[in-house]
Amino acid sequence: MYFSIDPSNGVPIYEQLVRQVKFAVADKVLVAGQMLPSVRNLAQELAINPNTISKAYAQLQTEQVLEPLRGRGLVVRPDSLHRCVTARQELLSVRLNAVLEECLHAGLSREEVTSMFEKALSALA
Amino acid sequence: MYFSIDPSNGVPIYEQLVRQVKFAVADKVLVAGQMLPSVRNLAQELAINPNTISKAYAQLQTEQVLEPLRGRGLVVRPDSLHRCVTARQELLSVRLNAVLEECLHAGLSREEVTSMFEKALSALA
Amino acid sequence: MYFSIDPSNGVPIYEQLVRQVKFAVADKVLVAGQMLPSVRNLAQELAINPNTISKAYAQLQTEQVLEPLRGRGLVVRPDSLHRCVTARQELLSVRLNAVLEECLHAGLSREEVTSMFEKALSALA
Amino acid sequence: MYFSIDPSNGVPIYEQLVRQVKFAVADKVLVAGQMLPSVRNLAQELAINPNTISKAYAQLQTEQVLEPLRGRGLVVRPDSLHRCVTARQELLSVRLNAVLEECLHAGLSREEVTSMFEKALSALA
DNA sequence: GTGGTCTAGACCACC
DNA sequence: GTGGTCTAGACCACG
Repeated sequence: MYFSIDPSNGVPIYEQLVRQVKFAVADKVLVAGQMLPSVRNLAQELAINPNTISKAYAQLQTEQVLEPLRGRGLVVRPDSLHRCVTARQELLSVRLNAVLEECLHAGLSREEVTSMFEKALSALA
Repeated sequence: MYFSIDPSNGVPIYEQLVRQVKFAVADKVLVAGQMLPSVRNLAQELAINPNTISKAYAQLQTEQVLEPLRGRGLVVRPDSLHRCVTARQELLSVRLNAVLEECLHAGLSREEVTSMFEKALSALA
Repeated sequence: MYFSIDPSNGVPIYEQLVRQVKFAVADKVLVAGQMLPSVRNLAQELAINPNTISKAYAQLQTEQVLEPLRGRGLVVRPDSLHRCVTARQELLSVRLNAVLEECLHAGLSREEVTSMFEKALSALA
Repeated sequence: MYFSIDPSNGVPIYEQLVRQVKFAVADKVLVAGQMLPSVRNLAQELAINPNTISKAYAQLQTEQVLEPLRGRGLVVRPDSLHRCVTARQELLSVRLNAVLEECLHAGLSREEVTSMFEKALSALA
């Protein structure tokens, strides 16, 4: 349940966090009711600004992945597993779509795209 | 050889331009030695600031796609076709790879990924 | 880590900056991970426009000398020392070569060139 | 006595021309009294703007390398050979000085510079 | 606070 | 006419 952050890779840090929490839930590394590290602790551990943690946690609450436990901290919502799994699926599907659209828009034929896809997939042993 | 810019796209205007010029070269819409529209003309045509065009053209020079003819304008470098074609291929291939890797890492099976791919591709009319 | 700029030098200000940063890295005046002055601070200190600093910093990023820490500033890349040292060496070596080649092509003998070199070097106190 | 121009190498075309004429005189490819190609002819031959030829010829006149022959064209001045030879010498000396100064200013030791020089000179077979 | 992008307008050398 | 550089000032996302 430890997160790895790269502050110089273009993707906003808070987004990296949001994504990692969601994936941890989908992978059942974080389970319903489990408590998350406090903003302060996590900020210190990752050596990043507490505001950034807060922003990520806030977004995870609005996306109904986490919920506050009155005055004690944030926990994984019991109904979030399914949400995270499907959200991840959908997210990936959207991104795949975007890449394919760009391929076609760039002048590649369907055959070229398919061959590229097969090569890429088989390369991922 | 006409470019379409979406200024409210997230992607910086100058990058959209760079990308479109490269793709135009890869598609032989722009051929070796061909002159590009002048900074001022293109700026007026696209209704954006000349500096933005300049920035794109500057980047295309550092990427060896264009070269200056002193006092006359910018032309496509004779050796840039190959560079642009492979650059495009590689750019798209890298992005496709990233998405696929994420799919597998997210727990999808190869079959699921392939089905997702086929659905997405056939959905793009 | 202080830079000296000559705005009436023919050489663009942003290039003077790029060069001085690279040389500072090569001389270990700037070390890996060290933060650079902020665009605004440096602009004020050198009494030049922030955009000009930005341009220099941007080029240093594309040349892989600096990397951004999102929202915090720019730091020297850990692997840039070697790059800067060899780049400096090569830059100077190329220019020296060009001059020597021109000397020989201009009809000077090796002895004349060597004598010219020695005279010039000893004249630089 | 034919000139080679590269319109995309950074050096202004008219300067390339001036330099080549001077060197041709220094090398006795152009001798005293010899007539130069007309602006029109040379412009056509090199496929560059006549204004550029004019600018170069004008500069060569102010530098006392060429002189007009009333209504007939421009010829090499009888006293320009010595001038061109020494001018070339001096030009090269100045440039050598500049490079060496930069080497020292860049933190190289005199020994390093000397070794670089010897390597460069011996490499020019 | 940080850098990144864009606009506006000026000036330059070169052709 | 061309691109290149610089200034000035605005707005943005990010931490």
